[in-house]
Amino acid sequence: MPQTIKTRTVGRPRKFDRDKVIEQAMKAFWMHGYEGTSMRILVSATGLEPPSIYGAFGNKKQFFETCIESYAKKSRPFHEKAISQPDSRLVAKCCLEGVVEIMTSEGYPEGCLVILGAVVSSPQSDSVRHYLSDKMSNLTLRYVKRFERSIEEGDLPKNADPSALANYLMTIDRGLALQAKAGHTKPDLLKTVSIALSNWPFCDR
Amino acid sequence: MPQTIKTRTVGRPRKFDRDKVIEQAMKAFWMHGYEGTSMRILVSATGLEPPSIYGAFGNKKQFFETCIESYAKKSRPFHEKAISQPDSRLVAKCCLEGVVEIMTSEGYPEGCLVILGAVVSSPQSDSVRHYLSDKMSNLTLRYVKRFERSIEEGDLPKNADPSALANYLMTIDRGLALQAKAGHTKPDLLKTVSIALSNWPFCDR
DNA sequence: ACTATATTTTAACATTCATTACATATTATG
DNA sequence: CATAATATGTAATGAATGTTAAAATATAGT
Repeated sequence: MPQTIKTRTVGRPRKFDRDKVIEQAMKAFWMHGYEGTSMRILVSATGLEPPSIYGAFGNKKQFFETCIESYAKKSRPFHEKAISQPDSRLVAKCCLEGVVEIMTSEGYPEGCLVILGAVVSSPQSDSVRHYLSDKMSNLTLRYVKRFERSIEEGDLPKNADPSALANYLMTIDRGLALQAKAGHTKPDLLKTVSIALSNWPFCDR
Repeated sequence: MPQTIKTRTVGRPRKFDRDKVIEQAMKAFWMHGYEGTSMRILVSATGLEPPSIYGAFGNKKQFFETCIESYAKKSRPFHEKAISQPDSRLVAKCCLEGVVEIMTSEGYPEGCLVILGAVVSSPQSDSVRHYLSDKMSNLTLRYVKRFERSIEEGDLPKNADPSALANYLMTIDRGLALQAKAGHTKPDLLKTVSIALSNWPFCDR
């Protein structure tokens, strides 16, 4: 049976706005990564006490995954828009400019929650790293398929390598996340994007 | 007075090989990052007890920095070689292929210790993150200067942007580190490098 | 008003963290 | 051989980690 949204009709009502709390926690994880974000940080970021967090979101790992989902909802439209572009060059351009937009958006931490969260970890949180790696793999696959379509439609040459192009895109994506985290500004990142896209798809000439 | 190498002539002699221990600890930090590497891990990686580590290397942070220096010594020749190439295209090619070599070298963890170590951190180890960020800034600057020379020498057009080119290079570098960490193979990474370098320096045509 | 249910608050839990006291062991030198 | 100096092994330190027990509190339905 699929998880139905439980309508609490009895018991003491929640004091806090669930979505607002998720937003606040997401920013904390975004800033410090999974392991770098202690419960203490989550408590001060949300204003909740630990039992409220555990009651509403399960443990730290589940809370993190909830935040990732919220983040995905935020970033999905950018990738949807990119993938729906009419040709591969615009797909790539729209993708990279979109991620720069997210990585430098006002009121949010720099970089990308999914990319940065997956980087470093003690052995006991390998599962979180893999969870995030899978997210990236899925995203990559979507671009692979999109570029395969481009070959069919003829806007990419027959000898183009969709997987290599998608990996290239993801490498830039990941690199931009680290550059943003290191303090590079939006104009800097866009300059890099522009360089990265020159001569796309690198097949002919 | 510069730190002279102290020749212990008295007291109980060390049981362990200092360089070998640094190498083992470096790998541990390389795998798990600074915070992800607990003293417990360092103890089991080196075979030493905590007091021996503290006696020989100071605290965890100082030990980490010692390992970074050792890593830099390992990676420096690659960048030296790259920067001494005769033209900017070969500089870029040699740089990226060099970092791929390090990031996928047999017997070592995937990715780059400096890049990956700097990503995520709880607030109390921000100093380590900045320490590593500075390392990257210095490296970037060396490539900026190299490309400025290229303009003088005429192998880059007058309108080329050395800083943008160096940032582009570092973005790829950082992206490759994450791709390697995520399990991408050396051939994959080299394919990305090849794409990234097509049409260098992106100025004319 | 009473019961059942759920949330909040306070405080504790066991575990792990980086770091160090202390006693013992091993060497060079007087 | 005695002493000074350094390293090692054992075990402990206080602080921080994620998590939860227990009691108090607030609502809905009877």
